[in-house]
Order: sequence, then C-alpha cells, then structure tokens
Amino acid sequence: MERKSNSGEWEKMKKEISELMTEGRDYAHELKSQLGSSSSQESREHLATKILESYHKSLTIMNHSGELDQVSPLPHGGGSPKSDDSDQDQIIKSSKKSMPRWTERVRITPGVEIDRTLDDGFSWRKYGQKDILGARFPRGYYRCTYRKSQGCEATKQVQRSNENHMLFEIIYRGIHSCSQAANVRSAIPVQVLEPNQTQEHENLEMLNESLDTGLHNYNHQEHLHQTLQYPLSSTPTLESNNMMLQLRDQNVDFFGSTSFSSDLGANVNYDFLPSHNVGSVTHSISNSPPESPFECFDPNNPFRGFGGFDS
DNA sequence: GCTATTTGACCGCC
DNA sequence: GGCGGTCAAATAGC
Repeated sequence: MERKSNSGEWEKMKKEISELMTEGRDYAHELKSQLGSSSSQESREHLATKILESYHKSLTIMNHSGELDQVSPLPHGGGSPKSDDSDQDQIIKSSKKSMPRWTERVRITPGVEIDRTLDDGFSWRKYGQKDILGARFPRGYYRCTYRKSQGCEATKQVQRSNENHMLFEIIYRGIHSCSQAANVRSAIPVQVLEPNQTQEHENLEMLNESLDTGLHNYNHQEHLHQTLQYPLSSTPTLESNNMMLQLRDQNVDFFGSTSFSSDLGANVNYDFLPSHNVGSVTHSISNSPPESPFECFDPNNPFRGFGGFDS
C-alpha cells in the first residue's frame, strides 16, 4: 500500500486544507451576517452548502491522507483477486480482521425536512439482525448486493443509538470491489461521506448543529434540509464509499419505517424499533429511481433496510 | 418464479 | 458459556 510520507505532499495538503477552512469560515461569516437581514432563503442555503462543501473537501483530504497510513493491505481489496489458492482460506480469515473498518454516525433532526433519504449509493442486502447486549435497538447486518455475482466483500452494520434515537451508527467493513464502486463516487457529487475519524466527525456534527441552529432561527424548519456528510471510505482506493445523509423527517417515524433511496436507483427501507417492543425490521432494495426518497427511510441511505431493527 | 427479508440456529472468539 | 456475526430455511412481495 502506498504511503504518503512525502513531506512535500503534506505541505501541499496542509495548504489546501487551510485554504478550504478559510473559505468555509468566510462563508460562515457571510451567512452569519445574513441571518439578521432580509436575504433570501436560497442565498442562505447556498452559503450553508458552500460551508459544508468546504468542510467536506478538507475532511476528505485529511481522511484520505490518514487512510493511507491506517489501512492495512487488503488481500482482495480494490478488486485484486486472491492469488494464492493454497492460502486462500487463511487469507479470507485474516482479511476479515484486516478489512478496513470505519464508523459513521447519522443524526436525524426532528422537524427537519429531509429531501433525500440516507444514501451511500450502494445496494445492500440484509442478511441478519441481532439484539446486542446493552443496546435498546437491534443491530442490522448488511452485505453488498453484488457479493455473489461480483465477489464484493463490503458489509455494514446499522444500529440505532441508545442515547439518541435520532442517531444511527453505521459500521462499514471492507471495500466495494463491485461495479458500483466506480459509479457511486460520480453519482453522489457532494454528499460524499468520509470514514470515521472521530475528531472530524465531531467537527462535522458541530458544524451541522451550528448550521441547524442558525437556519432554524430564521427558517423555522421551512424546507430545511440537513445534510450530514461523512467520509465513507477509510481507504485510499477508488472504491471510496459515499454516503448521503439528507433526511427529511417529515413523514419519517423513527420507530416506524423509513426509507432511503440512492442515486444509483436503489431504495432501501429501514424500520428501527426498540428491540423490546418491536417485531421486525424491514429492509428492501429496489432498482426503481428515487422518486420519493423519503417515503422510505433507510442508512445507507442507508435505510428501509437500513438497519432495521425490531425483534 | 425470482429476489429480498426475516429469524432461529450455528459458529468462532473471548 | 456468553456474545457477536453469519448462515440458511422459511416467508413475503413483485
């Protein structure tokens, strides 16, 4: 695995991040100045979007550089085949542990209109659900739909937070080696999520929260879209995962069913119910276009199958 | 009939 | 032995 040890690249990276953060700060200042004015909602949303983009880009750069050092070699990552048959079983076993893994937390804000469902752009198939000790909600297990046909080993686990019902924790494992991998990135332009780097995630949450607060002050949740963007890929490969975290909470009953639609046309519905009072979680994936993204709430975008949980 | 989801059972790890 | 993760048969939806 290539490493970015080149100090020149680091300097360049730092400069880029600095510029992006400065840009974001400037946009934030501008947004702040508009909060009390009669500027249009479009203008404010545009500024909010620009801020998010700036933060997202800088985080992407940061994550990307960090990933290069963190990711362990993948036996079959990035589509490269397992080469040694005699060691195949061992490789498969070890790959389970060495697979890149990152966590994303998706927060859903009450009263916030969600234009799109959580969507990481990939198609997932639910293969299990389990009550976890100490967790109020069951954990849903998903694997790439193309696991069989293309040998894609990517999986994810979706679990609703105990403390905050509006928070979903998604654990991604493995890199998509399927045909979706190349498409997702371009299909999901802005809402690229990044891997779990706690500090970065917290920064994003803080940013989103602050934006929420500001926008709510003058917007009263009017067509407000909250987009949580987290780096999906913790690996430097092309198969970076993307997640779109725009949730419309109108029509979304978090203890009922929600759904997500992906830009790739996959709709996933997720039902999250407390394990003690729920019976089942439904997760479905279809190939129909996301006409009504929020009729289904899923995570990964992830969700009508998003980590549905009930037992 | 095909595909996806549900869910109890099984397996491996600690 | 308990727990998390996965398998696979049964079931449901299209």
